[in-house]
Amino acid sequence: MDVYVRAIGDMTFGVVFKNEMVLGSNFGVNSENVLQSFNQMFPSEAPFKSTPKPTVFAEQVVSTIAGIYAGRGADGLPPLGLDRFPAYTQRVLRAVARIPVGFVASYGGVADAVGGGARAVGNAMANNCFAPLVPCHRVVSASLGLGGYGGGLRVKYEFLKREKRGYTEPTQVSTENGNLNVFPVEFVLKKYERKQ
DNA sequence: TGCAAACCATAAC
DNA sequence: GTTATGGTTTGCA
Repeated sequence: MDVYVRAIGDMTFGVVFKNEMVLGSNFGVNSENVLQSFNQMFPSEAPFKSTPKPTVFAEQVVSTIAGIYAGRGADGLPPLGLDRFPAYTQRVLRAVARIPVGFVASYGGVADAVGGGARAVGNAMANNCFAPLVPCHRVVSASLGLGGYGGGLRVKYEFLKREKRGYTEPTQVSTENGNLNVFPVEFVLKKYERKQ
């Protein structure tokens, strides 16, 4: 298991990987921050140190993460090592990964698509080890509130602001299990700004 | 608005 | 097995 961490601009992005498979990812204000989150993800492997010589694969993954962070989205995801998670959690993560840039879904909406309940979806998000490859920041509360976020709600809000694409109508995307209702990120931003 | 009760998968005991 | 715990939701005052 290897780790690669790299600062781009004023943000640091990192990936835990093995055999061209992503086991975890995260971002933060500095490398210490990111490595620490990896230590929590894999306590038995801690403490991590960044691999001195990154593989091409790791470099690509970090670029993808940085692109998503910048609001540019990604045109494809690297293989994610979801096996170690319960089946339900995997379904949730896969469904969330389908939410396009510019749209958001509610916890309950995801639950409708994959089964289970809204709180269970929230739990899966809270344990998301693949931020922001699996865009949990695009899952919000049904009342158009922000919901929660591991990195802090401010970060979530800034994230969504960068993903504005000017959509005006709700739509839906298909997942393995069922259709997922999504709506323009502008809906959430508008409500958030009104509350200020 | 605000609060209480229902809801659902997990992890920890 | 059982319990506690959330990044929720809905209904009702």
